[in-house]
Amino acid sequence: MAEKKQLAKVYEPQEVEDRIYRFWTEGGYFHAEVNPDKKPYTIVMPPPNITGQLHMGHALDNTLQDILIRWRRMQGYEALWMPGTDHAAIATEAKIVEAMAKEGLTKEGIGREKFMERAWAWKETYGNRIVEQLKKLGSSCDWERERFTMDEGCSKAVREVFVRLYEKGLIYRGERMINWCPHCKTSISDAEVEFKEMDAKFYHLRYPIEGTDSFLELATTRPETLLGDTAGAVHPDDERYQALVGKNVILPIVNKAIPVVADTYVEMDFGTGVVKITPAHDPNDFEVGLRHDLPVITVTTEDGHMNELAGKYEGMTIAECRKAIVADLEEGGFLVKTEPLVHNVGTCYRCGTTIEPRVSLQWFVAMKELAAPAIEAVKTDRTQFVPERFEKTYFHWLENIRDWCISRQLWWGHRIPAWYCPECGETVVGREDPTACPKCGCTALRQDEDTLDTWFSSALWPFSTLGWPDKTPELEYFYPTDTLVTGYDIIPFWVMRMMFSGLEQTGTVPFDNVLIHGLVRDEKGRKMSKSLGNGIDPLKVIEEFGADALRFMLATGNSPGNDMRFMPDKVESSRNFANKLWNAARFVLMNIGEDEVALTLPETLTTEDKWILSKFNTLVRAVTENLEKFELGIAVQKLYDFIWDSYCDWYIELCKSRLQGEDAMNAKRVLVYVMNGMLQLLHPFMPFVTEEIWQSLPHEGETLMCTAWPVYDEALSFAAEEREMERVMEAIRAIRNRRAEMNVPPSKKAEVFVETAFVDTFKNGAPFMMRLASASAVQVGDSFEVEGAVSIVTADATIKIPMDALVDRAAEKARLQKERDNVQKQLDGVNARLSNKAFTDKAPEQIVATAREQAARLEEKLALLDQSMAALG
RNA sequence: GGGAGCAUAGCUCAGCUGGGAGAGCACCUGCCUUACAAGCAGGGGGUCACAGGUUCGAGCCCUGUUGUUCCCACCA
Repeated sequence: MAEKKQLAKVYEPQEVEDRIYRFWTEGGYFHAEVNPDKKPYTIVMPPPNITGQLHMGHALDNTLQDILIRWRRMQGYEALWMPGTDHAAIATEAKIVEAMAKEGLTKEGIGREKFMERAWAWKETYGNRIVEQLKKLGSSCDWERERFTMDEGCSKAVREVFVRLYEKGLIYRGERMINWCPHCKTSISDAEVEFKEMDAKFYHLRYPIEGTDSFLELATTRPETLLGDTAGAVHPDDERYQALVGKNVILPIVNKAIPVVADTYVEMDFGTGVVKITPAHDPNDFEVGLRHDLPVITVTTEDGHMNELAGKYEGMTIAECRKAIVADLEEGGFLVKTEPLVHNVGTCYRCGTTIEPRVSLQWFVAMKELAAPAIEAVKTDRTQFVPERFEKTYFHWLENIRDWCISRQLWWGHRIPAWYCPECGETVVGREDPTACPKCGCTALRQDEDTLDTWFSSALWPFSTLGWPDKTPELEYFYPTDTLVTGYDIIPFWVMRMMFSGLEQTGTVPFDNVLIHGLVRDEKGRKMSKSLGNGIDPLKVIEEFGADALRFMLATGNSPGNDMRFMPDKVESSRNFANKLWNAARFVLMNIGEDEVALTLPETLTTEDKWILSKFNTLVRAVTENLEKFELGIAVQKLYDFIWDSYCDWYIELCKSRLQGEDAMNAKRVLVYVMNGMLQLLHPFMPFVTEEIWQSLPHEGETLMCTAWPVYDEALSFAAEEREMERVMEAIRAIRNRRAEMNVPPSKKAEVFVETAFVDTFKNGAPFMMRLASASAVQVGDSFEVEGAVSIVTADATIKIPMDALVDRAAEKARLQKERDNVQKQLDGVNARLSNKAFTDKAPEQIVATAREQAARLEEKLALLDQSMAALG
């Protein structure tokens, strides 16, 4: 790996990435161990679903994590990036059921045991796919520690937490209104319901008032639930209906008397001010039912049909029944009118099916007591969100939280560790499977059929993966973790639940910082989705442009918490950047040739050496600070600018002459030194290309990824030389600019006369002007009489170039006049500020001084311009 | 109904604690200058959505308006 070799002319990531990745894993460089000599830095990866394929969201999420972990590792932390996968209960079960259906099998048909066998087999086959895809991205996870939410350790943690919460009374079983997905045939939690706006109809019905000829008019969007109505409700203050409270109305079709109750839940101003109450099929109605002790009559089945209590409608789907019942109501004269209504309908976040609110017997986590410390921990900054505004989202969820329905009517997942005694009805919950009922001794205990919400196990991820509930050295050392990186869309699903679980189970917050990122949208700003078919496959992008380019693109121009668009152009320019670096390295390598180049800096440094070193030194500090503040997008921008502009466009060019002369070795040493530093700083962002280059250049150590992150060095700060160099650079730019304006080709060289107070600086810079500003010779002095010269005025010099033949005097004068106007305008602006007493009195000295300096410079420039114009005649 | 984000060059977006606007792409001009045409040099292009306010000074802070996106709630 270490031997020097020539680099290909164009960087070809396809030839490099897999080889480098193998080199890293074989070297064991991703592995972290408990190491008391080092400080730990830990990130747990949001476990991707085993059903999943790598998408742009994963790519972004994991790129950010890898940047952080690689950076901290280089900084000398024992950096652990804990990877793993999630069993994704609903999604996986759906896939398996689907696959079985193709064979004509059903899960009930083959039974639970056989089903689980299939599920595990499926996991073995496909569960690793996404892991392999993550590797393509360059993720430096500790794969030796890879975990799975249903592995032995995680399952043990799940069981422990369940038992603890049960024993504390925070997990309970009860009949509650839950969100039921008729397609997935399971309950889902509130967070898993997505509301979508849909067109619906608002049916105005009238129920006969018992013992009279009058009717009570009300409106509903779900007439079929009438079959389960157990009351009508009005507001207690509603004068229109006060007389009716306590009386009965007759439920049409069913011909049953139901009471009219008064409840403040009813809005007087909406509809007719009367609501039909169906406790079994509406969450609000359920609450009303509880308050008024109303019966709960469920009229639908678990798969979305009408049940035996629906009488003649039994067996119909809900939609069919609605149609039929509306027809019957109309015939019976109970339908007053129908109007269109747009309202939000809850749908299943997995399959999109309309959620049926349903009363059923489920397991719940009581949230109030758990939520309070989780709120407190963020309020007191023990855990901080980046950006901070997402704390609002977090608080909002926790402050309005309802009990968490954790049981799922699925087989793929952690089975609820509760057993029921058929004899005495006792419920047994324990760490070990019971063999007999502790109360009556019955041995025919039956385990709960349900499994736990996937998120129940994910909630324990930061500590279950480190060995909890055992007191492992890993847990002791790596926990609590440092940074959690995730999208804002899963704050309620995951972040929040890890917070309260961590606090409850381990007594500490599970992570210090939560770095939130946004969504990666398509080019038009739409969410990438399967149905739109607008998803962009990160693997295809990697194949075409390289993982580094993809990573760089995702990290650039992106700030925490904000959505970004996937722009193909941006990947291309990222790829170009990798290639640029590659070619700079080729240049360095080419010049080194067979020489042995020390990795240290030479004793004597030239002005340009000091300039680049000083700039690099500043870069080191800036990038490090940006990373510390999670400003990855800013850090990467600065790296880009330094590498492309300062190093490639200037420093390499400045070195070219030197490399042919006696000072060549010193130049090589500085070139290598700075190149090395750049590779280190860029490595977390573009790990592959930097490693590949580093291996080819003179280096110490086995791998770039384990070198020490550069630190700011006061001894490499050369302010004076930086300024000197900038003076010469400004002159070069100005000359190029003029030549371009006058359409003088670079091949047409001309002598350059520099009138300046900084004679040494420009004498020193003369070779650069010859090379980079097409000067045939450079004269530096106080003043020159140059016949028919073009004048170029910079802040520090007037440059005269005899190009009379090319000069259009009129155009030249106009140009100078334009520039003079521009300078005058600037000067006026600065003077206006300076003449304002409030400014000079109140603004910081530094600012005022800068303004004065600026004014002086502009005055000088103005004078120089006047001179030049006068010379033109 | 409640909350949040966004509005900056033709396009996509940066702009960190207020000091005088940047990048990439696109466009125009000239260059095969022996690391790189996936390149080099240069250029045009912005009353930083609008209206007030605070301040010596506002893209940045405050208030309001408009447009836009998202989250939550769900009046049946």
